[in-house]
Amino acid sequence: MARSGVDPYGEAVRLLAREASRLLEEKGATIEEKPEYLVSPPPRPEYGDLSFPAFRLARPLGMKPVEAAKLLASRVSAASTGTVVGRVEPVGGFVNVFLNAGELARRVFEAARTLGEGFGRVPTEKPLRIVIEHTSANPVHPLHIGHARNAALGDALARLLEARGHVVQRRFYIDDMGRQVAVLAYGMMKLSERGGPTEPRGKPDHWIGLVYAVTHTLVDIRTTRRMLEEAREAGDEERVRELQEELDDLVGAAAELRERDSQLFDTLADAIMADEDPEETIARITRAYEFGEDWAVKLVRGAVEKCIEGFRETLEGRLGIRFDKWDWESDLVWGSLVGRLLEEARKSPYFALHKEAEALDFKHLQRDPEVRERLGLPETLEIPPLILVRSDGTTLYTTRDIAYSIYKFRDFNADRVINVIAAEQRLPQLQIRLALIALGYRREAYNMIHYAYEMVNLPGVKMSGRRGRYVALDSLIDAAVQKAGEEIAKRNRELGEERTREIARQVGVGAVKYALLGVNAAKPMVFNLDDTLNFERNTAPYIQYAHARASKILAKAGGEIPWGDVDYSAAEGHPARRRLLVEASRFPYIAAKAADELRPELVVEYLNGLAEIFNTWYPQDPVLAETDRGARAYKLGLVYLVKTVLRNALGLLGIPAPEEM
RNA sequence: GGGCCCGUAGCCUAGCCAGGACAAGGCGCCGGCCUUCGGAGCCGGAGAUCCCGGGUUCAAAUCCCGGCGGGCCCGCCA
Repeated sequence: MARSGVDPYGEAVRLLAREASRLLEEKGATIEEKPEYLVSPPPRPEYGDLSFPAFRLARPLGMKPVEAAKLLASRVSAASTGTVVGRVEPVGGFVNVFLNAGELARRVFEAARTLGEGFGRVPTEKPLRIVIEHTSANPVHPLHIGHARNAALGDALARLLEARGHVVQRRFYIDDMGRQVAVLAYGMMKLSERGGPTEPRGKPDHWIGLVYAVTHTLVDIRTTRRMLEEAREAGDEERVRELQEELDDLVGAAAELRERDSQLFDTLADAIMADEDPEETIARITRAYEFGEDWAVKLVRGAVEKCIEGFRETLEGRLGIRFDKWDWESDLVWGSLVGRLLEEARKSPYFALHKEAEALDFKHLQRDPEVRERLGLPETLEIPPLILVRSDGTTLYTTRDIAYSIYKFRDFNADRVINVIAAEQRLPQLQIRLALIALGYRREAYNMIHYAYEMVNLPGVKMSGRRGRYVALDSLIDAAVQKAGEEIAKRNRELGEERTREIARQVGVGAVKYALLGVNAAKPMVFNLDDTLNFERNTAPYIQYAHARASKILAKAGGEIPWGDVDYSAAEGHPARRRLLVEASRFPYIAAKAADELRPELVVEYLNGLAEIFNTWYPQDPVLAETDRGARAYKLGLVYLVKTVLRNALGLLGIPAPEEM
């Protein structure tokens, strides 16, 4: 049971659910749903603050719906002494509950006053150790808006779970062994051979992104040219036309890239065009790095570190998203982890050769009913075998990720691991969990969650990291912060330049995060900067603005809230005032639910509603002009409550709440 | 070919898992409020075959079956 007093609203919900359960229990009856799920705020105010559809109990209890409602209502009423539950009414098949606003206010004010920043934290009955791996972008180009969705989600989940009392560790996986990194390293190698620049100009990840795109495009041009010649010799007209088209595209992309830095481009072009076989050199880098050869380690780490430095600037410096651990994929390989994993795999009954490569075959495992249920496998899905080792002896990303999955559990002694990873990686993520089961890591497999999110698109932008066609997250943040600064300057000239700049940062960054968190992760989204920066409703600035206004009212009232003067009878009577209280008091319940269901968007939806109700209320029921001493104190308490909730809820999303803006 | 996800007013989003009372909020549009605690605001209005068709149920946006449309995935890439 949650500590009493931290969530009075939730206690009312649970009281209603508990009485329903008891009623069923006494009759030896059951229903499928958890009764708590059936409690909901009714659609209209005359139906009260909470309702329960007693229809559901009628059949199991062998009664008519109306009778069941009457019976439950009388039970709830009898159990309500000393709680926030007030009037209880059976209406049709529903039981409607009106909260006792005065009592609710007394308890919620008390909680907000004593808990402060901790208001809204409802400790879970079962605290877990949870690892959240998120963002983990390829270290070859700057972060873009899709990574921002990943980062915003991962960070919000971490904050939500921490608020629920779990122990959370945030990790970033540096994938430095992929082909893309080898391509980048190849470019860096050529630059250094030719005496070109090897240190970033400007922000390091942006510069790295350019080197990568130039290198990749030039290598592709070489490869395509060679294939074109071969096709010509073979007289394959169709193929020639296809490749010619591809080559034209590549040359176009190259021209765009050259405009960004002609010296860099020309240096790389000369070097790569002179190289006998770039692909072979890239493969050599991959092998040498995997086997930890000195020259390759220096080369690759040097390049990747630069990119990571840029990531940190954006994530930690600008977005306030911090990590506890930065894990290098290569460390897993150079240490014994991946090697040991492969040994285990070779001993596994699921080990098989697939196209002559070492692999795990899931044909039999995927039919296991328990496995199917726990992993949610569709019946007719054939899961392809997972190849573990390339024929040249190097490992594959998925293989290393299996080792990493085990490592994440071990290193933190974790009960659960949540991976925030793009939805397009569903199959490999599933294969990893199957592999864990195949190798005897059943507990890990069942407690590893792929938190999938869909792509983010920018209107009219087609992105490609390999071609250097992307909008960097940094420039979106810049635009958001700049627009925020303009808006603030327009409306509040008393802040001063430095304070304006700081608040603009909080507002601009908040707007971007809020927009990314407001949409369910399973939905592909279009990120429209104009909408985000519109700063009207359903945006962070709208919420932050409500918070600033609440802060200002309290500041004008001067000093401490006279809690001792509060007249709780002022809670009833004024409909908007009452509604605001009830809505604000729902926060701890919402925060707990959002954490348990891993759904930050619930907090966003809630904030939209609360800010709106606050803005509706305060012009029609002025606080400072209130002459009755007890009522004035009550209203100040209410403003304090709302301010606390707005600030803490934004905090769960990693969004700051400025006192003024 | 198979699998996963999405489909709610002109546009964006919530509600769907756990079925209930006239389907909620925003943008945009139309009309009011230059209201004393901050107009990034407030009030009012128009606007919805909840993709389609069956089924289950006292009750379906929600569950089941069959379609349609869109996205993604089925590499010795990551």
